[in-house]
Amino acid sequence: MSDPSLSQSMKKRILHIDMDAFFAAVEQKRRPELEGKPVVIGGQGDPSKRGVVSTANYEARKYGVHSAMPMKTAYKMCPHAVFLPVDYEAYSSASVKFKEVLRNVSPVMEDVGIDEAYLDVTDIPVTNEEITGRIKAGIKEKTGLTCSIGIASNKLLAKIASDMQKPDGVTLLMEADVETKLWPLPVRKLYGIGPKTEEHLKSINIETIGQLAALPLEKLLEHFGNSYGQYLYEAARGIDQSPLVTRWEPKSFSRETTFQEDVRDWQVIARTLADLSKDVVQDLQGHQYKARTITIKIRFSDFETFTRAMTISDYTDSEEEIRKSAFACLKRIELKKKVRLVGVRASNFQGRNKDEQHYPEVLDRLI
DNA sequence: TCTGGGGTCCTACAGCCA
DNA sequence: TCTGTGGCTGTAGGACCC
Repeated sequence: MSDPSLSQSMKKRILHIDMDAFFAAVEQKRRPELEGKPVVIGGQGDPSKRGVVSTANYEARKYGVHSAMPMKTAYKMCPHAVFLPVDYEAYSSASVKFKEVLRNVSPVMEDVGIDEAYLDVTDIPVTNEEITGRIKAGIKEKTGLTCSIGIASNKLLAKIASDMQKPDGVTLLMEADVETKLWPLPVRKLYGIGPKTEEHLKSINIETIGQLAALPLEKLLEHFGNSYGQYLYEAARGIDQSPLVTRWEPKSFSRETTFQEDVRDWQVIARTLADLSKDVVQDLQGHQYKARTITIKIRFSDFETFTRAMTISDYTDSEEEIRKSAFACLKRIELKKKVRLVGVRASNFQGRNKDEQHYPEVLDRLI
């Protein structure tokens, strides 16, 4: 265990690197004819079908298109945009390249999805200008793409900083800047505040991070519970002591699918559940995990969503056992409405290396 | 009217057991 | 024998992230 007084007194230097309109940028790089055109990527690339926008480039954003928006709505807002399907293989390959660049700068990296990462550069003895210049040049060389970088003493502030000057920016956010640069921002800019919390805060006349910071802790605990209330209290002050997570083990594998048209035929639902179970089993076997808890999810046409779970006595990666458990869960839901979505999840794992102790790389360097 | 997919974490509650 | 309590585990739902 590290000495907490030591870690508190040590000022960290954390970077948050965020690729600019990543999926769209990869597509534009390999298809130069898209240059200057609005590009929307999502679902099957067909705006007449069900799906949401994964990424819109900056030209499309000018028309109000943004990620998580239904493809049909995006089409209404920008019918002349180029609509493309998501090509995860292409984006993953670009992602591997950009993360290689980061790992060459510092081994202490936290992967955050396909297009972002945190990098701890506290121990790298070069200036911010040098280090961000090296990262930007490296990423440009290996992928042809640009990124935005935030620099701060913790992950929370670094992430906010990287969003301040997009695209292709570098922003330093010091703790001393919290009042002038963080507090005027809307609460939604804080990591962990989504649409529900934003609405809740608005109902008590809190719209900016500064107004949130002015609330006493007791009031936050009263409104949001102990854990989240405490988090909001600290986050509004730019306080975040969470470490970079350099090693990660999955806790569940799941597959779900939304039907193109809502389904009433239970045989179609059962067949889909069997197919999804098969995919989940492939994930378990591929990663050498066994699970004890199987959960299914059913979403009806009116968006009402139910989950049913069962925990079996032994860990398993058997397709038959997992399919049977999924069907047993399905029996516990009354299918009285058309079904929109079906999902299967396996969790409660017996790990591959339960008795093997992992140390983060950062400790390897210190020992 | 529209609202994906794959994850994590948290809370509340119920049942069991010492 | 009955009741209360607290911990643990499982279940269901919700919020959030990319």
